[in-house]
Amino acid sequence: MTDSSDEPAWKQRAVERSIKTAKLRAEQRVQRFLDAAQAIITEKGTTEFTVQEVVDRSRQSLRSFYLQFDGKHELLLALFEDALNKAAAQIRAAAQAEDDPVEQLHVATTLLFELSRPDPTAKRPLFSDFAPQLLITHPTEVRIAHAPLITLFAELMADAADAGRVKSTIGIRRLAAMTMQTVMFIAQSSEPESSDSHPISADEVWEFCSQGFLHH
Amino acid sequence: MTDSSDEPAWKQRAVERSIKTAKLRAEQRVQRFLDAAQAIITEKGTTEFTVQEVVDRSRQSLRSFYLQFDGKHELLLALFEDALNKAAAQIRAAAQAEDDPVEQLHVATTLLFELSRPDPTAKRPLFSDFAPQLLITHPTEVRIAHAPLITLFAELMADAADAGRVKSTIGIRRLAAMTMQTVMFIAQSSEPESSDSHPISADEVWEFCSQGFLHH
DNA sequence: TCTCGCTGAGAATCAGGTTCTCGTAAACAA
DNA sequence: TTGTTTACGAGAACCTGATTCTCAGCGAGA
Repeated sequence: MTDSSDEPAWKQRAVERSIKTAKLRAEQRVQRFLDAAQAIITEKGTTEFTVQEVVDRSRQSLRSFYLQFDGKHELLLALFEDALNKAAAQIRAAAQAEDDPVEQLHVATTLLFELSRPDPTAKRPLFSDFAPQLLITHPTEVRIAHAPLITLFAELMADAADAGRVKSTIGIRRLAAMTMQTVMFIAQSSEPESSDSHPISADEVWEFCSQGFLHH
Repeated sequence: MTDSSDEPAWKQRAVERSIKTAKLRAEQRVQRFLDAAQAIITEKGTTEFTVQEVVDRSRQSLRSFYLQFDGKHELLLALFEDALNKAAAQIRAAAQAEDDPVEQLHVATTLLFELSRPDPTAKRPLFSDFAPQLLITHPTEVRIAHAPLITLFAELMADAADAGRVKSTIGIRRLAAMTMQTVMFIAQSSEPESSDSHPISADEVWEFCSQGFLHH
């Protein structure tokens, strides 16, 4: 009853093949936009580039851009998601070098903090100021992008919980979410200066998240 | 040697008087802008108004606006600061109704959480989505705006510390800063939905901040 | 009354995102 | 190979919203 059953097989295959190559090219073009944008962000240390810059750099056209993306926000979202995925992978790898579950959490927290800082001398991809605007314009998508990191932390916490090292009054996943957000947001808003007071360190955040501030 | 000593006293006084009235009128005009903006924000439940709207509503002119403010960001900053001051006052009042220092912190944390949520049915001034953009464009000013709240929390924590209820491995003020940011940011990004999983509650945040997630 | 500084009204400018038109090149069918 | 379809680049055009500029009126003091 479907369309496909009404068509001869060869035609289906032909269409499929052509679609496949088309998809391939499309993906390549998308990737060129992503690479260009990433390069610009790394250079300028900010997500405040213009779409035009990305288009020029990738040697493509505005038209192409808007065929591939629904708008600038989708590009940012894609970069954001990608950056968070890479960060999650990196953090997971670093954590696995440890034996003690709590130490794994410690390492993960510290590393996430470092990765979230605003440009420690233009390090890695500098995964953006995690685009605060997206938080209000596309909260759902941002939550989705956060998922892999939250899952990672939830896994680590589950391990620690199995070892009896974690309170579980609150669900593991919520603890993970709060921890992750706390680390990222505090890192984000910690000033990079060196003269006077503030610069909160990774270890301070770790102590805060893991121990809280009350005696017991 | 100063200019003023070269001028006759009456002239100084005259100038001063005229300046005083001018300043007065200026302040009134500023206030009209602020009120108009606040009204619009409360109505629309977002900070995404246009300068033109504010101007129209306040029955003044664009020119006036840009004479009073360096730009839209200054208006937002002013509203933001104002909202945080009011919130701090409200929280302080609520906390003082409690005796136990820890309970004061609990109340303060919970209330701050509620006040920071994205529009629980268009409550009070709805002190904005705390303008995430300002965080990247004017981080210094945002820090300044945060000061009163941080100070409040630092005071409460100092009381609790005097009562021997707070760990002090980390400085009180930093603890206060981390707590405040954690509460505000988590409140901000907690979805208002009711169907499935997430909605983190004020008490969960309190438990997280006060107790951390590790056993002891 | 005359003049000056302040103001409102609103046009002009500018920036950036988004859309549209056109001409050409690549891809594929016959 | 050749005609046809589709995709794509170049860049103009359009829109929204912030910011600046011009001009005219008006109220207070000389």
